[in-house]
Amino acid sequence: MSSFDEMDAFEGASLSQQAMARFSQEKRSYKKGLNPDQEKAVDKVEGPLLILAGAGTGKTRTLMARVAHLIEEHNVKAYEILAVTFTNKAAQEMRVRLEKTPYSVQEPVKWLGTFHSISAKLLRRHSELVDLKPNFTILDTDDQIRLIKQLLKVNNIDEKRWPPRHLAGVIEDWKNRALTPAKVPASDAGAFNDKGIELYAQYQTRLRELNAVDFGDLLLHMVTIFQSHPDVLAQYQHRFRYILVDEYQDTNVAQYLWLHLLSQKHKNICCVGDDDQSIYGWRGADVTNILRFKENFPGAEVVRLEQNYRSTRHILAAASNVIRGNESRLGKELWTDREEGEKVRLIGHWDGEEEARWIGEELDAMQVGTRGVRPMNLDEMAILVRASHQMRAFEDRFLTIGMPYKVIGGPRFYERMEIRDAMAYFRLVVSPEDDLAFERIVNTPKRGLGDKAQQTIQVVARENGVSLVEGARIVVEQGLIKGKGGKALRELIDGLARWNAMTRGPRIEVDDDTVIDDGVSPIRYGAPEHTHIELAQIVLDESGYTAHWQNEKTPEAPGRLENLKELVNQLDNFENLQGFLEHVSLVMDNEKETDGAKVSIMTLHAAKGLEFPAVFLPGWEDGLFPSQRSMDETGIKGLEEERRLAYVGITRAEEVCTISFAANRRVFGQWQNSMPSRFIDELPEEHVEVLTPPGLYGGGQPSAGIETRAAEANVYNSPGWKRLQARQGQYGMSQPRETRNTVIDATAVASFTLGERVFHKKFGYGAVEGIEGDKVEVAFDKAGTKKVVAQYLFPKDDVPF
DNA sequence: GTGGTTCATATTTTT
DNA sequence: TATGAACCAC
Repeated sequence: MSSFDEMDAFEGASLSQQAMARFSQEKRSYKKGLNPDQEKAVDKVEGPLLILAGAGTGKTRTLMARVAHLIEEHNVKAYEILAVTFTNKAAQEMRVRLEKTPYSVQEPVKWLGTFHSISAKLLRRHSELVDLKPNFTILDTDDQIRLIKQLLKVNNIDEKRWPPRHLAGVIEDWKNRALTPAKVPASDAGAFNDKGIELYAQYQTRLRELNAVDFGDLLLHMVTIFQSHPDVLAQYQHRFRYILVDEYQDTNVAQYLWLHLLSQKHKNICCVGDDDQSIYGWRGADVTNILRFKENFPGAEVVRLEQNYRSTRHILAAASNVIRGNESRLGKELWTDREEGEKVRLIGHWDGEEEARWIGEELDAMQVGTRGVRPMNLDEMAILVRASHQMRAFEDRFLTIGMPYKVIGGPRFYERMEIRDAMAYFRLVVSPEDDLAFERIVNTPKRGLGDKAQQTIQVVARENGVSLVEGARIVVEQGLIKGKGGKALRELIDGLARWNAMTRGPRIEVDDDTVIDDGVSPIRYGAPEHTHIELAQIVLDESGYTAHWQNEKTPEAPGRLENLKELVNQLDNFENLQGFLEHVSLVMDNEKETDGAKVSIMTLHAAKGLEFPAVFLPGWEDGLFPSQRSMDETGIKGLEEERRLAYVGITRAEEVCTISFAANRRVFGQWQNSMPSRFIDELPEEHVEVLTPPGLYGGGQPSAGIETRAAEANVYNSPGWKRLQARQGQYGMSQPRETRNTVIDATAVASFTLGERVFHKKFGYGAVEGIEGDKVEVAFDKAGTKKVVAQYLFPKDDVPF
């Protein structure tokens, strides 16, 4: 595209002087408003560069400007840039931001993506170097576990004592450290009952046989290829003149090697990260990557971005003071020229329910404006928790008071059963040798093919050394499975063959060996008769899968059908089924657009990279946050990571940050009491305001002496707090409180008598047959006899809805 | 081969 | 408490 075209696009048809002037100004506008440090990060073009970007210091902006600068001032082609992120969300955001950067990028930066998606792209071209076919499948966690279970069975290992998940974790850890089975050090030989290494080797062999890889393999295979095929490496070293890496503190060893190898020719590697925000150590991220950047990349320059544009001074000061407690850090001091703002607010509650109730009320108050804080919309506020089980209390509370909320990062679309089933069908249609997919769907919907029938297929397939689908075909031909099951299997096999044929039109030979970039084989096919969308629908219908859910009468069935419809709709964005499968296995997120303002609830991990005017940080209790397990397992390292999590949490807040803790909390159904988090001690007093909950001791008005004193004093060593502790010991954990639940329980249990007619929301009407504590045994007219919690039962004539 | 009951178990989560 | 997996009974 010529620059005149752009001008036309920008200024309409007019080419006036004024427009020209405007154009040349716009052209450099990517640098406008950058602070000196940011500008330094943009201008340092050659050689290794580490940008230490603190929270809210305009990191993304700087990166975008850097790309624009490279392309405009240094004549770099978009395809010479490799830009790597961790999450698809980040990649997507970068893509969008690049498009918006004025006059910079005429052609899209093609090599922009996650480590995994870029590796997948590369691996499809060179798969034969690691004994894979280019159409290898990428396994999801489900498949992985199923495969490992099979291995454990073959090796006669007790799944109870040695859970498959554990082995999956061990293998993942090795892969994160770029260790192939042969390279696992002897010091790890004890892993998984001394059999870990051997099982890892077997696992890799099975993957190869299945023409499949797991997520770790995508990187590990590429590192292996780079290390053993200098010609291949040289090709990409040459191509990627400039490498950009986001969230560098989250890289693991394999990713470091991957980057290091690729950058050795031009050495133009620019990594952006913040050691203080490294919170993924538990899944293999290695902070030493960022701490030792200068040694790993000799001649590296380090630029610090320390001016924070996000938070007010009180909030920033609190965050800085907390993170200062960490020993191993590169050291940064964030500052801001923003206003002082509100102090960080701290509040203690009696228990988790009350904490949720208080936050609910506070959300309402803040929508109107309270305590000098401007009125805010619900979507400007977020609740960030340490562990997802904390979310329940909020959901319960918000449901009862009708507070609109959304949970970010919950169970995702792709993880749903029906989606995985449908995907397995698609996978099988695209690659019939996908045994794991076959296993998943042979008997879904029910075809009368149970363990025995499946074993027959397995045996036949193994004897003939073929895939399960092929084995099943032989089984059908030889009539090894009789009756209903045999007939159903024949239908399935015929169907698969038919659908597979539908993926292609007539074959066309193309003379083209120049295509290196898309890695497509020179054999092409004509247009298929059906679009892939139609094909997907055909597969789901003809396999009986749609009917399976239509016949299902459970309350979830309509939703599942809805999801399947959504899945088919999504296909519209892709050219074919293969493309879609790759997308789903790598991208797998599906955030629905929400309508209306809602308060967000999410984990601290999920909140990284986000910001909100008002942030609530509940559950700051020792053992919960910092998490006991973290400290037990990795000691001081774990504690430091928890502290970084606290830092991440506080720095999400722009204007108001509210930290809270509860004295009592129900954990696994048991009441537990706990001390306020040690991180609360690390909050600087002068930047913290201690609030008093209006109903702390069950009353309505804060009138008793305890509350007043708690408000004045420093909560963590206040008499109020100590008294709270004392009370708790005095009354014990079972101290009944006047909560909604206990009231209902009490009346409910008391009011039911044997033989009484009752109603249950889900099971309908029935008669009481027995009472045990808060559980009532009811013979339901339709659903049979069940034990249900009295709370959910109502006398026949007293149904409240 | 299916369904119901019992039993163990319990961060953070992306690709 | 609450969920999932394993096992046992039809």
